Amino acid sequence: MLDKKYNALEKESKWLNYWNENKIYEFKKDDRKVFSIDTPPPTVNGKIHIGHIFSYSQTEMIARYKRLRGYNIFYPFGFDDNGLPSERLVEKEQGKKAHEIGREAFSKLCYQTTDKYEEEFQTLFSKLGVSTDWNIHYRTVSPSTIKISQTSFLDLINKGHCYHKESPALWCNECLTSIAQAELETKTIKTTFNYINFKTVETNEEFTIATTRPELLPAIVCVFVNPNDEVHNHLIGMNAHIPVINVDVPIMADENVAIDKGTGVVMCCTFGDQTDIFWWKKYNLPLKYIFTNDGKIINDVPNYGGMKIKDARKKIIEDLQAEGYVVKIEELEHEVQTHERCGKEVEYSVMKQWFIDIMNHKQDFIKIGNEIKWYPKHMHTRYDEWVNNVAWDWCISRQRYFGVPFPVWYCKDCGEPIFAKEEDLPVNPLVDKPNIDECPKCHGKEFIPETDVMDTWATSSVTPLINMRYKEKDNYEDILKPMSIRTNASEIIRTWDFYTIVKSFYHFGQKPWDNVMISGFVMADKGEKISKSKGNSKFEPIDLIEQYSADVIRYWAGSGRLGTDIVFSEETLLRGRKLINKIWNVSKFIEMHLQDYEDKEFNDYEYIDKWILQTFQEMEKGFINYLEEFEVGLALNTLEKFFWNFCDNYIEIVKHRLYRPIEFGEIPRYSGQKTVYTILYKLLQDFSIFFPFITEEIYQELYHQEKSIHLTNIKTLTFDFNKELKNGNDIIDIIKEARGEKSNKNVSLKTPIKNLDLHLNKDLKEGIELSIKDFKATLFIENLNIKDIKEGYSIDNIELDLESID
RNA sequence: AGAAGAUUAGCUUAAUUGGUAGAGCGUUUGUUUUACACACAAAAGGUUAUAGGUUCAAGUCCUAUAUUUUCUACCA
Repeated sequence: MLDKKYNALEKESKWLNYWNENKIYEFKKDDRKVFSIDTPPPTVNGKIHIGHIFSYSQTEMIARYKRLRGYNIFYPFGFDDNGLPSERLVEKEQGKKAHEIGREAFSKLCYQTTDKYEEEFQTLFSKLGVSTDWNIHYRTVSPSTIKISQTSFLDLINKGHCYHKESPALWCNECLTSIAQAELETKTIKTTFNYINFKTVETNEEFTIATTRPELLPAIVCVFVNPNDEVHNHLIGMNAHIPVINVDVPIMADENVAIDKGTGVVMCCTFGDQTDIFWWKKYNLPLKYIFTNDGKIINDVPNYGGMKIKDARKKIIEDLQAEGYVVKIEELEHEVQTHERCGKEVEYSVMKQWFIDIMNHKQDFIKIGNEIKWYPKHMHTRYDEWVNNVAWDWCISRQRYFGVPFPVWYCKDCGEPIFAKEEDLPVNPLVDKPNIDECPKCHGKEFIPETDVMDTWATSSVTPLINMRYKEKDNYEDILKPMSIRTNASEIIRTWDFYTIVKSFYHFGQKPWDNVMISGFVMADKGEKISKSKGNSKFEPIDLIEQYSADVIRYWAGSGRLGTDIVFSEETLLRGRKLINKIWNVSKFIEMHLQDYEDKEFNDYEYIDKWILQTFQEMEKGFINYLEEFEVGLALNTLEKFFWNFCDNYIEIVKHRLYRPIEFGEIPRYSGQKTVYTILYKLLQDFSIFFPFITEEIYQELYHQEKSIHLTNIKTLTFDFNKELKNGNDIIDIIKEARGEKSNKNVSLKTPIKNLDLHLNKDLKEGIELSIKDFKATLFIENLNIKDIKEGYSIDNIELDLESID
């Protein structure tokens, strides 16, 4: 028998153990169709917040739904533990920079730290009821992952999509590494717009340039003016004298100069921003790079060499002011590109870096995007927009320690890159030696290892390859090409989704998945997205699970429309708690009345039973339609609505028949038993997608045909009662109205109705006559008079037996 | 500055694609009815952000505007 009260904490840990011991979620190849899920490996940088709970739960519900629909579920969980995020976590915890700790010791600390957090993560996700098979989980630092990343790299090298080149790259002088465009985050900062006077060398004519970055004055290589700018175009062809720096540079024409921006005259440096780089390439301008990689002015620059960028900015403004070159200084708020991992403004640097070709295949990436179904649809637009806007090839090398090493050495003599052989992977060039005796180009015999590591996205973009154990023995390439679905939040469409598509296109020439499902964000109280870096989440997932239970947290996570941001609210949790409590209580009620029940063929259903069976059947159709579109929230909503109708209306009617077989007859009672037995079973199945714990507890107590409710199959009902049931809902409405009458008179709902006069149309009259016993019992009617009416119904007279109250 | 989404009761939201705007919380009132007071029944609360338009019919489609979120661009 079910307990009087449901103890969620105790039951949830009981079923967790049971599922583990009985390998309920184990993946094994068999003859069923596979539904495979490429779920994001969370970055191991500290904390899981409720935003994660939200989006991972929605994915998890899809897994459960598909499992109940007979699919063999391939649902591995991963952890993204390599790369910069982990390094920053360790640096933060140690209070020291990586280079201060040293490469080897630092990597060791990274492993220790990520191990610790991954255990916490795994516990948390398990407690949430995530139905993953932990035996197929992966880590992005594991040797097998490193091997696949390196294999992927070599494959791209062989196919000519990856190259090593000295080229300007985005540089973070906080993290001391190059980064990719996708890792940029725009931030608004306050700065000053400085109007500085220049003079032409030829005519000594003054003109003004406005800049936010006067420290770049020593890096100016030329000045640009728009040829259509009538105020300034006469300067073209002359030379400009840079104040304070005392260097002359040419004044050139380019139509990219916006006449109305600043003063309409632009100084061009290598490298101040992307336009500068564009001009540098277009006009083959000289390279004048004045920053060191750790954010200082190089020593060669007179007066400012060795200063930090921001100090140099101050100093140079002071010097300009002292000599009277500053016309005015305006306060300015503008958007700058920062590195998303540390929030510091990015610079540009020129070093040899590894790049993956993006720019030559944009159209292919758009095409693949079109072949994938995006849920919700408008997320496809975001993808397209990103691909169309990408301006750089993907720089995948990072001047860091804790990542996948490049399987590359360089010939000491000629610099030729030597690649590892595929069969030797994984390799660490710092430890391993290349598998050749001499450089094929110059016959040099000494090799220098590549010290850079790969961008973390270079690894996470191969999660489909990791999942399919690309090129390994016993791999899953046959069933996972493509995978069924990728799920993630919208912020990583430009990174994870995009890069995965890039890699899948280069490796296989095809889409990595059939579907992409994008969840919304969880917002903190008003309007602000919850994020790890902002630390604006008040609630700890683990506390919430302990306080409310995993099922209740999942109720919250499963509400809301796909792709739509939601605000975290404890009210929703309370609503979920009530729903779960109700499921428990109605199950207890049904269990009570099924003590003598035996399931057998039966067709002689009572009218009201037919009504609820038919209503359920139609609800479930809509429910399934929503889930096929991955709209878990709308599906849950549909189900919940039916469920309350079932409890408050149907159960209230049928309970009289269940309690009093002598009065109502054994067959009508059996009809009720069979109905509640059938519907509760199906309700439990449908609810198990959202509430895996409580539904398992009830299922095991009442049904237990299979090892677990999560191994059953949803079979839709195929009743056809619609012809007989013309007015089922109207009968409910009449009951509600009559109850309302009692409520308005402030009497108990059990108060007998002495006389009830009803006007009913033909169909409704037929319906009530077919359910006359149920109808009268539900409302405690003593005398019922039915009169005909053409359309609809009306309650003409309701006479309560008020004396019987006391 | 561009793109996409959102705006429905005090709060959180639904409306299966153009057909009577429904819930929950909160408020108020009543009922302790053999599953459940974490319940049941009921009441109040809406010009669906604003202004136009299309249509027999608009929360839903179109055009503006406002507010808001996300993404992208803008560093001269």
